[in-house]
Amino acid sequence: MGCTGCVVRGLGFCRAWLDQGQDVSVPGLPVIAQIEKAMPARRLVFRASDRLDNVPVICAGWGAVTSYLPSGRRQILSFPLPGEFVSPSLIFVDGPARDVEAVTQIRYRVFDRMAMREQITARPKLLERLFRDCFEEKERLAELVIDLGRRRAEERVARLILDLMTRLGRHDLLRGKTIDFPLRQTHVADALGLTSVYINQVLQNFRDNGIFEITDRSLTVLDPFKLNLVANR
Amino acid sequence: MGCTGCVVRGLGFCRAWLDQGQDVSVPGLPVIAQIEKAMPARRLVFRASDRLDNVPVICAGWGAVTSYLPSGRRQILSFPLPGEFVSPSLIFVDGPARDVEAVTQIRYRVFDRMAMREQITARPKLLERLFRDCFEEKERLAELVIDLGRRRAEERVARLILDLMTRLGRHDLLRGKTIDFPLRQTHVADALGLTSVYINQVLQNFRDNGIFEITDRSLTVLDPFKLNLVANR
DNA sequence: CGTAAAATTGAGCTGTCTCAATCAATGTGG
DNA sequence: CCACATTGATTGAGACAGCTCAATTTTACG
Repeated sequence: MGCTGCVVRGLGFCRAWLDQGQDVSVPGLPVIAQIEKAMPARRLVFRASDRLDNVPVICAGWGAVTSYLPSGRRQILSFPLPGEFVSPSLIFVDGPARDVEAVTQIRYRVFDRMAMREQITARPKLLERLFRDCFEEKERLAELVIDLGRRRAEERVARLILDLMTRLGRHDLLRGKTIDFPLRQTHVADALGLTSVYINQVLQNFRDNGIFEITDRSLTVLDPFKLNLVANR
Repeated sequence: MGCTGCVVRGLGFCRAWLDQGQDVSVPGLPVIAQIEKAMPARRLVFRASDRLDNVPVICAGWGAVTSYLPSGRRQILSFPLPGEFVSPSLIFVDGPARDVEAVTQIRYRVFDRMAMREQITARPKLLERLFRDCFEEKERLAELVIDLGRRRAEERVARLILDLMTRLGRHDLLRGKTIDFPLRQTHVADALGLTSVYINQVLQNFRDNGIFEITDRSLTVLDPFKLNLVANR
């Protein structure tokens, strides 16, 4: 079924492109849209050390942008979802990259940065949209700082769930009140600055309180109201 | 003495501008560089709620970009230093702003966003530079996430000091191994997701171990090697 | 000079961690 | 299709980094 559906359904850039009657996976833009690649779950997709001249987009599956400390501790900075750039700001700057891991099996596609920039700067609306995507990427990090700095474990978890749901919603990946949830407890822990042992306990509390539960790699929200309450405590 | 010296000495945008023989505070750009304003220490400079159509630059003094939770907890996201934008990405997007507080007495200047964008997009080098500033802003937040998520109090403090020193260094605000250090212990605490009581203890440890000490609103590094060691533990 | 803000100290407390063991699930090769 | 190997989830007990509360002293400022 290829990547088309996903990318076209995607947010920001991809959607804006579509708005203009363009389709990234359509002939006419062969220069910038390269062949779809795949990567099995749990593998490293990009290494922070290799400098990329291209901009990766996730077609299917979940990724994780990570950073490892010398001591082995891991911090996850973001989860790129299907239809999203791994990092929109890579379009404008070839800054120091980060490790990107595949949470699930992944299909992705890379765009040549320079070609992309040319095409984009010619279209003010697209450019504007990309700026906003970059801004949003930054804002998401700022919110994460606030979470890690000043919120307790329950709040962090609740907010992560809500964030994932709104992003999946944009891409039409909500199934009522449930979503695919491929994250392992260690992913949640490393994203929220906690340990998986503790996350386990927190998740059980959520289940016991009838707020949400995770079964069979998918998450369903049982009480959206309570969930919001916890998230904004 | 006005703002000129500071802004012109500034990083990124300001410096790039200077490279092209321009000076923001010089006649010829009266359109975009507005009058210098001042604000006493500890006051709120901008409120997150007021939507700005302009881009503020700090001329003198230290600021703090903050976020308050309903419960009153505060998280500091960054300390804009003299010569820096409060947030470079405000040039491109008028996103949701944040509270900005004055750590010390502050002098600042605001630029009309649209006028600025016009002038900038006409100069590819400047534009490139600004992209890099935005990227750096984002990277700094990412590093802060890693700090708060996966590093202990001592490491966080050491890294904050080093970050401030390199940034002040760019603007020629180092006096050998000492810098002005107007931050209160509560600022450090709220920037690093800790409490001031605990920060107090950590700072004493640093002093007792001859790594650095803070006296009289200025900080001097006694043992740069050890400081680096702690920062990269 | 008086008042408000900041630093310091101490004692006790708790959210979260570490270590370690067990159990369940998932994947793999033969 | 089974047996083993790997990865992930769960549980328990003890430990500690960092917190809260509260009082006291020092510093800054109008």
